[in-house]
Amino acid sequence: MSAPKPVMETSPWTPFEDRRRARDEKRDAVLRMAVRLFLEDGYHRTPLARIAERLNITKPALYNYFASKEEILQALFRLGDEQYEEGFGPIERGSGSGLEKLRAMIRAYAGSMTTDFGMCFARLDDRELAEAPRAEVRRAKRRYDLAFRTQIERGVEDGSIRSCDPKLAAFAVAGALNGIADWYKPAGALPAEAIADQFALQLTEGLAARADPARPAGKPKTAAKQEG
Amino acid sequence: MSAPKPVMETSPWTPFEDRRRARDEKRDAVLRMAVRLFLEDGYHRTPLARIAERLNITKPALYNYFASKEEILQALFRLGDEQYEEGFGPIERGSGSGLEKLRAMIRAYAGSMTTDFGMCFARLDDRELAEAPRAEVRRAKRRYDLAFRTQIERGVEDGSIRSCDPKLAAFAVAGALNGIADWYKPAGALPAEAIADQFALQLTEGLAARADPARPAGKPKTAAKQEG
DNA sequence: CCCGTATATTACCCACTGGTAATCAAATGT
DNA sequence: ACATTTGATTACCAGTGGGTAATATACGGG
Repeated sequence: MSAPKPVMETSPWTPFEDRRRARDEKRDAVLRMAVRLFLEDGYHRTPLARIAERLNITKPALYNYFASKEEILQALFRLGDEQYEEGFGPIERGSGSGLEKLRAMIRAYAGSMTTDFGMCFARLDDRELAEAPRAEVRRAKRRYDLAFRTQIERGVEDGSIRSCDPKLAAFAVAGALNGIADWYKPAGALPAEAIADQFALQLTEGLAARADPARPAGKPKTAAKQEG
Repeated sequence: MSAPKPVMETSPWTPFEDRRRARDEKRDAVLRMAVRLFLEDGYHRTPLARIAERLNITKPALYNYFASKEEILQALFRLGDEQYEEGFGPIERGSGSGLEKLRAMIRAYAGSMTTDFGMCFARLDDRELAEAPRAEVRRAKRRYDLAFRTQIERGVEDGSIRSCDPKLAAFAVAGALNGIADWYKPAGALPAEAIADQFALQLTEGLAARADPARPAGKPKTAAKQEG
């Protein structure tokens, strides 16, 4: 709608670039609408015509931006993957004990899970995709599972995490986090930060009260975790 | 196929009863096949004709036992619900601290989650159902969420569980458990018992090692969980 | 031996929906 | 002004799949 009018000569915003930018914005709008509807009603119960309708266009217009419905889904998975990658990369490259990195990953993952693209990565069914793109999605998912598992293994070695089956432990953590998509509502009373904080605490320190009523362990953070 | 021939007069197995029994068995066979295919391929990607084919019948024959595909799904949800109800009922009626009951519930839920009907209750999408049956499913799901939450609240009061947001805590526990359906394979290396044990421990005691190397709490099972 | 009931089959219908073809309109650039 | 390119529309096609009607077969009962 708004036409910013580049005007000046030698502007980096030549009309050609302008066109291309507008096109990308429209493509993004399709993806944002698609992810919302897919999450709300499910992939199968969301006809392309409804996505188009909500964008005030008609179904064939979508084919200017995507070759198929499946390609839209594929793009959504990729955007979701980027969400998580941005959070995980720095943590993996950083330093800290296995437990500390695991906690950081839980926070990062919870943060991504409270966004539309993050949710769709965890909630939409990759079985809709053909073999090749599906393999890509599964590789990405395995990558995060492995990231959790690796830090748990490190933690067991460096003594920050109790002895356990790291594979099962990583499944439990990832399961709790993926479940966020099933109940989180952006307008709800629970801010994403609070979710990330409690999950990071609960999944590592557990729910059970410490045996001695004195401050439990070496971590003096029983009630001081709320800050951003 | 087998015709047991009731023969005797006044037998409780009149031919009529015999017919009805055979009918119920066939109905069950449909449900068992349906749940397997729905879990494997997804509800939408499983045509009724394929369920029928795998049972060596044709699609319209299914309509002798169910009025619609949706009714099959509804029956599956109900069977799943029964799985969980059987586990939860005794625990709720029994005694124990909030923490102890929570642990028992985690074990029971994990046990149910490793069955076909239990998985379908957690994994299949209730949005396929019409308003009324869907409300029933959601009521059942809320019932289990509330059961977890109630024990967590009790535990916070009786001192067995640390202070936390019980709603969020219950979501985390349920999420980890529901996630089992995403990776559990009956033929896999992980027996259902081992999963239930580690989840009950990990979700209550956490992953972090205790600060003092002495045995942390009342549970002496720090490193005895690996056997198959 | 024949009839009625239950259960299965074949053939069919039709709604939905992803995708395409032909066409049209608007902005771009010479 | 005019041709070209881009992006949108209307009309349409075809596969898929749930559900139904008509019909055949098998079995128990009089």
